Amino acid sequence: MSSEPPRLVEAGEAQQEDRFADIRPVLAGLTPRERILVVAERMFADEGLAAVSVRGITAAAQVNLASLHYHFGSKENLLEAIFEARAKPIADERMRMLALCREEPGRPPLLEQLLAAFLLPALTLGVEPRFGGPAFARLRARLGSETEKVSKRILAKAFDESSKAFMVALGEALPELTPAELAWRFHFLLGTMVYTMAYSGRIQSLTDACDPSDGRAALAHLVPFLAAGFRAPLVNDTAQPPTGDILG
Amino acid sequence: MSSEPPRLVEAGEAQQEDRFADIRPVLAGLTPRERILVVAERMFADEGLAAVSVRGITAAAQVNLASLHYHFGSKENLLEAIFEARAKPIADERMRMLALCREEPGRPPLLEQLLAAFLLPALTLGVEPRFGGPAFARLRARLGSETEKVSKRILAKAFDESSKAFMVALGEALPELTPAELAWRFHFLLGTMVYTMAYSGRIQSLTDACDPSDGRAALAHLVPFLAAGFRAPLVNDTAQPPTGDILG
DNA sequence: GTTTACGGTAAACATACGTTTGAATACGTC
DNA sequence: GACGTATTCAAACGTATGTTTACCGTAAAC
Repeated sequence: MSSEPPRLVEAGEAQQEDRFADIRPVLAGLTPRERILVVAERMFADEGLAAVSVRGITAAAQVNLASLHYHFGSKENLLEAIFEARAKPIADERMRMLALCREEPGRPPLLEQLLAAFLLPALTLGVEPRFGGPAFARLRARLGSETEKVSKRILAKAFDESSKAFMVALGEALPELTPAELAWRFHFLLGTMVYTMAYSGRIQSLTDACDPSDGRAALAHLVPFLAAGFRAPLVNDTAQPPTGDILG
Repeated sequence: MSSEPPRLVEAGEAQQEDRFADIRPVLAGLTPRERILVVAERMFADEGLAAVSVRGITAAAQVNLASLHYHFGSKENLLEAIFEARAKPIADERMRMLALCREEPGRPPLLEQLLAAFLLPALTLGVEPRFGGPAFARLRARLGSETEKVSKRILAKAFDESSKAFMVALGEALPELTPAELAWRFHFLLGTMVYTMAYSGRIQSLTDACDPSDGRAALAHLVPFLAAGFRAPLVNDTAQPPTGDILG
């Protein structure tokens, strides 16, 4: 949208409140390549892939315009580099915790354990403020509605393996669920997770009683909620709501 | 990204498989203004606000480039026009169904009734294929991660009132929940809803056992799942997962 | 018959975009 | 000090963007 009046600030732009003020000291000690990664992650997370320009990134990272392409080849490759650097540790941590769950005496592992093992890495691992804070969480959530062809591939590559492993484990923990029902509920699990990772916003418009940006608090509330949902009786056994007339 | 090779197809472009083939007949009977609305809704939903150009919209809608600005003033206004036209009926339908729930003999209304009343309009109302299919659902979900300042305002304006009313009703149906716990669980409810509305994709990468694009099926699985989650015991009463050591 | 208002059209405008170029600089190695 | 590689830089390229302009057709109103 270029409907804004032309920027009148050309010389003496002193009022531009640096978005990266909180990590400027850290940024200064980084190589240009690393600075691009950190700054771009946050900008992509805040505004979306398409809304951020290469010029905006390089300006904020205080590097030359061309060095982005020198180091990463293209804007899209930069996104992939960011994502893989962050996603791999999350997926690895998930698998590690899944193995841990399986070693526990009680087999199959408790539902709550599995849910926490799946959610904890995503909700807390990327939250180290010196690495850009919860930016990666928002970025991952945003990727779910990005240009599709790129993001689908990136997401699948990063998370399919661990997600499938957890679906198997959840199926073992809940043998009474049909595969279809399990898939639905895993889908809902992903929804709550991604929404929590993404937002910390919409719910604030309704109430200030909870703060989804606090990963640990979110986990503490999510696990019992989801566990109860996963243990819910099968749909066929459930009384249909009195709204069926509208459905039919 | 302009790295693609230049389009060599200038004359005789016959191979461009019309994305709107399914609704072309309907489109033909519409005024240019309406054609823009329908086409833009689907394009925004499929590719995101930023990824769709005014030229792309007007070409697909088979109207002149300038008529978009003639009728809507700007690309952003067009988004708002689309959204308001769709969101108002959804919010109204929600309120109507909430009132219906309240008239039932059993007071306070059943949890399942409330959930269905809240979810049904969003999951099924915009699904009439002749109006662009489930495009609006995806658009709403996408708006959750769009340029923020625009989308936050639009979403709040459209849905805050009905969402707040439902939070009150849910609190009455679940008097043992604290306000904070209620807010968290409503947040999770929104997550499952938006994710279901948005995706019909990521879960397919993991399994083909469920199809979230089927609004009625989604509702049938969502309501029992969420009802159980809302009825879960309060977090303090729940055994903490054995991963507390990692939490610190 | 002229006016008025409205919708449609082609062309242009100004700017922003991702990317490339070729020269300049830094830097470790011999 | 000189060489070769790796990086940074200012400038430009080509194209795509949202928006505006000025003109044309139609049809009801006066």
